[in-house]
Amino acid sequence: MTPTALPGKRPPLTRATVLAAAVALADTSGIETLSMRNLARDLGVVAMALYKHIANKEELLDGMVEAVIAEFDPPAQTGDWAADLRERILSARRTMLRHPWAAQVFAGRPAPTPAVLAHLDSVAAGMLAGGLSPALTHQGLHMLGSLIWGFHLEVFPSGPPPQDPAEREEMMIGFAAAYPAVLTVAMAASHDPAAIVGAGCDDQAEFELTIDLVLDGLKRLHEAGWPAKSRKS
Amino acid sequence: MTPTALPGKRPPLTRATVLAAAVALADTSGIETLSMRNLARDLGVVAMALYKHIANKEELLDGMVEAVIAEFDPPAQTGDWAADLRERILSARRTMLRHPWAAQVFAGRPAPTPAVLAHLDSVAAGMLAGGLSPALTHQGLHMLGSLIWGFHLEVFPSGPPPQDPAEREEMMIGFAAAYPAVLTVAMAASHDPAAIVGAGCDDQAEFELTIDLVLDGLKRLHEAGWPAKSRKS
DNA sequence: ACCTGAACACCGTTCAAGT
DNA sequence: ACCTGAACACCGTTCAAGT
Repeated sequence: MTPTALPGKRPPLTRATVLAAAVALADTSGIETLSMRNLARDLGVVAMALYKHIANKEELLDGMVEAVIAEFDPPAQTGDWAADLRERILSARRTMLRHPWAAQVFAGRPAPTPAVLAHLDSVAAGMLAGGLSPALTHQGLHMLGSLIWGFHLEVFPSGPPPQDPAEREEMMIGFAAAYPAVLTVAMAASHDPAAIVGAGCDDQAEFELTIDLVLDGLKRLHEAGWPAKSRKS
Repeated sequence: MTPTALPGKRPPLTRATVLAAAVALADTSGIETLSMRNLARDLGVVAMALYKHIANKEELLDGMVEAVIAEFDPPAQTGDWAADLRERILSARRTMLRHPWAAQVFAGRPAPTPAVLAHLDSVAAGMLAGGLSPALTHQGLHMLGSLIWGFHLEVFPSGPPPQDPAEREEMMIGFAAAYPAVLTVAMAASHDPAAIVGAGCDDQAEFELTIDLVLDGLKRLHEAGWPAKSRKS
């Protein structure tokens, strides 16, 4: 009759167990089966119990995104930025393949979660440390983002930025402390540090550079007789 | 009292008007607002009336995908495959930007619609006509697919292919008639014509070639001092 | 032929109540 | 502190009925 060890008594829910069960449910039964009620049933609990651990379903989805990113391998640091980046991309891809719902969920989130920004910051920092200019790092992030994630990431939350300039300033300062490389790279793109929050960048020019890079690469492979001869131009 | 011209009488619904209203609703209020009931209200009708024109919501979403693709500009044919392809990609992008929900919906569809396959077939045909090998065209479609659609397309419907070999054969023949360039390209990838339906291709090798192309391009730009000097290597 | 009303089995979420 | 029951405002969809 010890109250903490009754047989059949579940351990109390935590945010982590809820997220893990959500990921497992989406992996097993598909993202369309993930409802608060189904998730609760898997946890042996009633749907309303979940709301003590996650605010709502949106936050659940954001938490699942964070859980996926946490599975990425820690980055190697060999001193070769391109080789290191290549490994990170392949690791991210392996993780995404384990969670087929992830690309769709990522695409549906209105704003990047802290883990997304932290990952982006770490990738950007690696490229900057390798000597790439902030502008080229920015361009590279856009190119790789479309190719890897399969969607176009908005770094800054969508929706209008705070009206109050003081509040905007504070937001910037917090952002700069947490994601310095992302900020460096964002500033390189807009050339106007004060207007960064919510400013965005020249997507059209970036997109055109990306397709020109891919089309040039295809032309080069074609002229080299790929796949008959060699893979490298 | 002429029964066909009573004032205030709606014209009868058609599949096309339903789809147009669905696209307009998603454009204006966001895809999360698109419910059968809201859509019906916009059309001055009750939800159940829609089911005479579209089988269910899944088919509605597929129809919206088709409507978006129908907005792509007709392809130019200048004789330069790369320039023509560039224009098609830019046109597709302009269309996708007009419908911010489209990438997310495309990513959520389990199988490509006929219009998606027809577009893909036309793009593949242009590359083949430009002299690219089927294998390189295949690789190029994978690279560009992420850029255009914003996600990784599965050409063949997911789910198990038909068990009956005769039925599989028939499916192949229909596919070959409708999408010959796609079939050419798919065969180049798998090297096993009989195993094509549901076979897939070597995604890993394709993915690695894509990231190597992008990383090589970034290195080249870096060594050329981009953006200080020139854009082209 | 085309649309409707009532009904069913689901959703996410709130609130007051239980232990 | 943590969970539950009942309830609310929604979903997609079926079926028999209306005009």
